[in-house]
Amino acid sequence: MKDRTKLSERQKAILKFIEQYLERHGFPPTIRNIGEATGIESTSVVNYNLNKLVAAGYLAREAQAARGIRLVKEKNGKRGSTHAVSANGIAVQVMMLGPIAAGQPLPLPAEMSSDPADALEVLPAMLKGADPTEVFALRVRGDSMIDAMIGDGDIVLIRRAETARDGEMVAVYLEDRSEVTLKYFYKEGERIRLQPAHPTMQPIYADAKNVRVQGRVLSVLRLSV
Amino acid sequence: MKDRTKLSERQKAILKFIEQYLERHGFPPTIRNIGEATGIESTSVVNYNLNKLVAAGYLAREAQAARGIRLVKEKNGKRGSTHAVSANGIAVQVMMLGPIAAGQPLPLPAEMSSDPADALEVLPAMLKGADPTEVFALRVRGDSMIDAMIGDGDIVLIRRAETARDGEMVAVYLEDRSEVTLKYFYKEGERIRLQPAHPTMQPIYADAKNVRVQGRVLSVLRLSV
DNA sequence: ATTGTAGACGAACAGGAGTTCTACGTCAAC
DNA sequence: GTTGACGTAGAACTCCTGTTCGTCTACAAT
Repeated sequence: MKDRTKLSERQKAILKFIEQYLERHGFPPTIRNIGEATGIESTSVVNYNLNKLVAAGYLAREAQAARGIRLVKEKNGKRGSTHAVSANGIAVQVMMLGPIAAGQPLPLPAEMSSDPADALEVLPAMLKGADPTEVFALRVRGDSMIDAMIGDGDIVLIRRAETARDGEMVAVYLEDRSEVTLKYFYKEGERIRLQPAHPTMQPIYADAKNVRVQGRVLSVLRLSV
Repeated sequence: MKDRTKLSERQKAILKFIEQYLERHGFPPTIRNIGEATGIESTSVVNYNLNKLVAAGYLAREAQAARGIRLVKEKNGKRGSTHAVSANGIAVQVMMLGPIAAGQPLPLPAEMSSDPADALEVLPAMLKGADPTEVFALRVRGDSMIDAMIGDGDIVLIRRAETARDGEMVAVYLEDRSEVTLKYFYKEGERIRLQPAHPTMQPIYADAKNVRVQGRVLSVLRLSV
């Protein structure tokens, strides 16, 4: 690997973008592509920096040719962006509770059916390390939680809990409204802010006594697209 | 290995020339380059045959882009074996592509890394019966698709497709905005209505030519709650 | 203060390059 | 004989895209 530290920030950004673009498209970007991606308004500035990169030995260019850029190879095959989620094999079973509807608190785990027909297979990664026996799945009915980015038919994995930390998505039962909802949880002194996932939606502020945390949302699964 | 014998002589020559040119230059040839090399006078004839090659699965093209040709790499034969069989209870593996960002079309499945680290285990139910080799997973970056109820960090399972039926959620590339978005698809004569999942959001109306369907959304997985 | 150099900007230009349209010939199907 | 699909041509059209040029700033060296 050559010493990229000698390059200006812009040149590094350009080089990175070209590599990325090439990976994604299979052909090089145009000067204007590069400019847009790196915040450079002027094509001549891009051109200038491209020539710098050529001089520095990172690129080769073909004059007068559209997208006539080529990377000078000598990279070791380092791949970026690997997002493997843990892979230890087999699906896990959790209890599947009936549909969750507004106006009802969640049933207690003890009330859950032990009927294996109500079991749902999920990926280990969806449990976030929680004990499968403490996790249950809910199928959401209606669009009442759309502001939590959860729609009709979505399956929500919840780990039962009475408390929550700031920023966690929780299933809470609001006494006064007598409804269950899914929101991001933030404790602000004696009151609690329940923040919808949709940024334009207004949060709900509720007295801490009014809020009964029922569980913490581990993951969401949407099969019904 | 695909059967190249079904291609016409011209198409074989074109394909060979593109491979060769790509090797030599590092970027694809122009239509006129191809014409000169293969003795075709008319650009439209080259264009015609290129489209044939796309239809046959050998190439991919990007509209309106100079040298917007890329080779669809052959899958090395045993590729299917990297995918676990969809037995009951067992997780299935699909390819994991890098983050999806606005302004970029989706990469081709054939270009996907065969690095097992880029594999993601999913539930058989998440494939909706689709062949695992035709399905890939994308991790969504940013909140640009929040109106599709898909947020930052969500994993979307997509089955590659060029067409869609009404009501399906699709990944579409909008030419004029040059961005990829996930919306519900409705064809209304010559224009297409792209409906956000959020009921209060306004749909996008786009000319059919402007809309490139990239795939059909099978399911959504949110681990990062 | 003057000069020189590197870097940046924006506009305009000109050739590069994809697309579209019409037309022609072949060949098999009806 | 007519039709339609397929492959081929050629040219016009549009706009994509690299290049050039004049100008401006910041910073050292003279």
